[in-house]
Amino acid sequence: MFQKYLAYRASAGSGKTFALSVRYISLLFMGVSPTNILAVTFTNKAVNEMLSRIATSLIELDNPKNEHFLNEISKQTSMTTLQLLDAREEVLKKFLSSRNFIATLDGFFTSIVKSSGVKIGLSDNFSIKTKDNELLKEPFLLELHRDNLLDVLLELAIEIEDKRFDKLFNLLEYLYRIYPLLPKLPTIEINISIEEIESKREELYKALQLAKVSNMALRNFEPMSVMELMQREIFAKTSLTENRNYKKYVEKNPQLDELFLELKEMISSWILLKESVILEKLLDIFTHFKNSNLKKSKEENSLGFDDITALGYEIIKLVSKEYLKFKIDTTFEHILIDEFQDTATLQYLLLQPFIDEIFEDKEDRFKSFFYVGDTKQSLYRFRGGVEELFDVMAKRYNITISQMDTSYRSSQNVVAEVNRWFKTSMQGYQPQIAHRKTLGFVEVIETEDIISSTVDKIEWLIKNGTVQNDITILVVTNKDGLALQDACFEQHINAILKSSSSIKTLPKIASLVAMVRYLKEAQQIDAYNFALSCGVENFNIEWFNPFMSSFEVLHQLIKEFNYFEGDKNILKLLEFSLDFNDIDEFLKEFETSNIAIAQNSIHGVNIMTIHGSKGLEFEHVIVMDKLGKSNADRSPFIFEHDENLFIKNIFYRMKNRDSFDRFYKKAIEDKHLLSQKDTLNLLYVALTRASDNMIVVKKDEDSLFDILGMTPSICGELKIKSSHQEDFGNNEEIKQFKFQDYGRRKQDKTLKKSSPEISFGNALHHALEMLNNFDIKNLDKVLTLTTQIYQDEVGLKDLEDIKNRVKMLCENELFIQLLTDKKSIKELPITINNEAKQIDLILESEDEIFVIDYKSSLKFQNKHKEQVTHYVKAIEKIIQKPTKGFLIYLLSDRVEMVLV
DNA sequence: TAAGAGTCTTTTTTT
DNA sequence: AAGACTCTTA
Repeated sequence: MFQKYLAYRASAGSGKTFALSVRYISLLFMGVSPTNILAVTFTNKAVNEMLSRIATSLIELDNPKNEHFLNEISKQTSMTTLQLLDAREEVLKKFLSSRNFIATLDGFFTSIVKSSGVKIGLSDNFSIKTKDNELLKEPFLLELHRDNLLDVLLELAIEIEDKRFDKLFNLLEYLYRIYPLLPKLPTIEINISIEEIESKREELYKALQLAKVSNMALRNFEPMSVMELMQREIFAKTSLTENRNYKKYVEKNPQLDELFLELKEMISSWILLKESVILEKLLDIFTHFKNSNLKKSKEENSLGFDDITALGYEIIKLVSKEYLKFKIDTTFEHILIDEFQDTATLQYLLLQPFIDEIFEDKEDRFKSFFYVGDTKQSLYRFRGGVEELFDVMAKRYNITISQMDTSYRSSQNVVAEVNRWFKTSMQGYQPQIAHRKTLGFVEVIETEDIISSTVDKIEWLIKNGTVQNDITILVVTNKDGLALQDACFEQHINAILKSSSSIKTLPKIASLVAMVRYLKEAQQIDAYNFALSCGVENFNIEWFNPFMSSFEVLHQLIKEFNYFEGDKNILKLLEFSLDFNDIDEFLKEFETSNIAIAQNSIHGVNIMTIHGSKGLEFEHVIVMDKLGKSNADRSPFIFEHDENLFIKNIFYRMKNRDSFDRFYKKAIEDKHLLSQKDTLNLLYVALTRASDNMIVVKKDEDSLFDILGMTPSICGELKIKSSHQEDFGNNEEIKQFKFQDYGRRKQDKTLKKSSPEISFGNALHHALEMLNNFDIKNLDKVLTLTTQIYQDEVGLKDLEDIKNRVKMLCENELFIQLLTDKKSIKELPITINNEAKQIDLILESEDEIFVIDYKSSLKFQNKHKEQVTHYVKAIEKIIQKPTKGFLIYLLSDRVEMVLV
């Protein structure tokens, strides 16, 4: 029995992804085409997981370990397991050959922007990049200048009493993220001048002087700007008598308090006036900000994440639903949303028309809607995620939310401890029920030095027989992870840091690039000083000249600094520098680059941030307290939302404004409560990752875990499953399929100017990939496309050569024979031994499979054979059909096919 | 001398 | 913004 409208509020490890996959596959079995199902989630990781889960589950549906899965689908579809197994082949085929809409929210919105056909001035192969704000400033100023609006900017700068353009720019950026949600600004009628405040202040000052108050008491009301004046702590008081420095004088002379309260009232008005002026002026120039943003995007043919959402929203408002449906060439009759608690209001609004369509249900077609999430695991408020949407959605569409509170992940003790900690500290916490019989082990230790205690605990786990790769240490920040990794290395423990930060954050890299900049900008003294501060003494820079390539300069610097050249991150920097000859270009591109930190090995304990661990589980988990302080929230606006989560009220943040404005104070307090909720959510995610054993390393003071009332404890006994053998990564590990995002393949933006042979090979592969059914009628069209992409790298003569080789293949009798009666899959991405590979062509018939790899030269034949053998083994294991491998050599004069 | 008042310092998460 | 630290006053 299939429930059409369903929502799950699912606790950690309760089988959210399972439920989602079951639902998706059930729909497939019920005859729904993948094209009509929209399945969105939050991270790329989750998308890949879903895709691979669906594919492998379908492939291995008859495997006894999928029995539960099969039964569940049987329940949903009201089909018997036999019927399901019979239909399996057909369903899998349809799934693999259709366009699917399993995507991240951002990915889905990107495709809307791309396919909407609304002319935004970008070609549709635009890239998505984190924007460099520095580069946005100039176009914005030019835009303002063109319309003679620079004086508004000046007025604003005066109004916010900060002459830095950055501050102002930041306000606009902030508005950009939420502007569609803004209310119409109320007009206020307040009349107050600085002079009035000034004279009232003077009056109070003189009166206090006469009353002979202390110097410190007098100093609060000395001549100063209103902005400075409002920041005096004294205004937090509702009467001067609440401050002992004034108390006895005010009691003698109550007029002092009257003056104080009048002054406070005047400042309150002044704040409201200032706020309204600032917001009004900001909105005056906001359109120009938006336009300059778009202009810059056009120039670079790339959009930022904020641009995607903003443009998506405008497009959806602009075009009709019918038109959009026509453009994306499908109707979504079924929608599944994962991790809904992290959805931002704007994203929700973008989805709304699609969801509305399902509930309209005019033709009484089979339509369904499903969403899951866990408000306890909402971590992305800082990025606009609003967990409250979970209930808003249920209310709007009248969906009953079901709870899923059984943990299929964690051992008894882990579940029990988590329940104990959160029952009292999290509002409305539903205790989880442990499904597994394993007892498990939970320990909380308190320590002054969390790093060395964590390392001790890692050593202890290893000594007790734990496989290193099964240990994961969760940290709060990427920086904490780096520090822990260093400490592990010192104790000769191999640690794999899964960092989301760029190599920019590494001191060695940062120092190298800083030095390049000093040298290029001819700041020799700074260069010398900087080298000294890096601990480099005999430093020689006479070799430098500004016409050297960035690679040469870096290479020389690495020698001078005595940095190890085998450092993978330094290699990455060198590799990056190869793309630019000009030093300035290198420096500029490095600013906006986002080069991931290299993973030093595949063997060792894992370190990752709590955010990065979301949705994952690990056998043994150590949760490490945060090293430094938590960051304060510094957003320039505070919002109040209405019940539909539109913005009801907007406050401009001013230091100490809460002393004057109780509405503002309330808003700040609410915000504070929310951020406490966020901390709890973060801890909940961290403490629910372990399947078996968990150790919490807690600071003895100012700990993140304090809000849980956590104290040192031991629960259960550490038992390591003996069946595990230490594996050194030699074992061939085959991961499941990884499918591509739907739609156009992402262009590799780091496309390098590679050697002519490689370019030739790439162009040849590209032509073969594009060629539908190996039909040479289309060859010319395909080649035109190939020419466009590879025009800089492959000459005309080569293209003629490629055409010839492809033609020979298509006419090759053996090849034609091979193709007949087989289903083909091109360019299938697959992960073997943690490396991403692509299989050129897979041919599948009833009872066997051929894996085919194209080569353009007979060089390295042995290596080719070895590679294809790996592919064959992998595919055989996944699809469980006899598999053979072919190497097809597309030579200039003939085609050679080699059976591996 | 205790405590209030003021100043200084430090401070993430990622599509 | 919050905590550590320092100065000032009743």
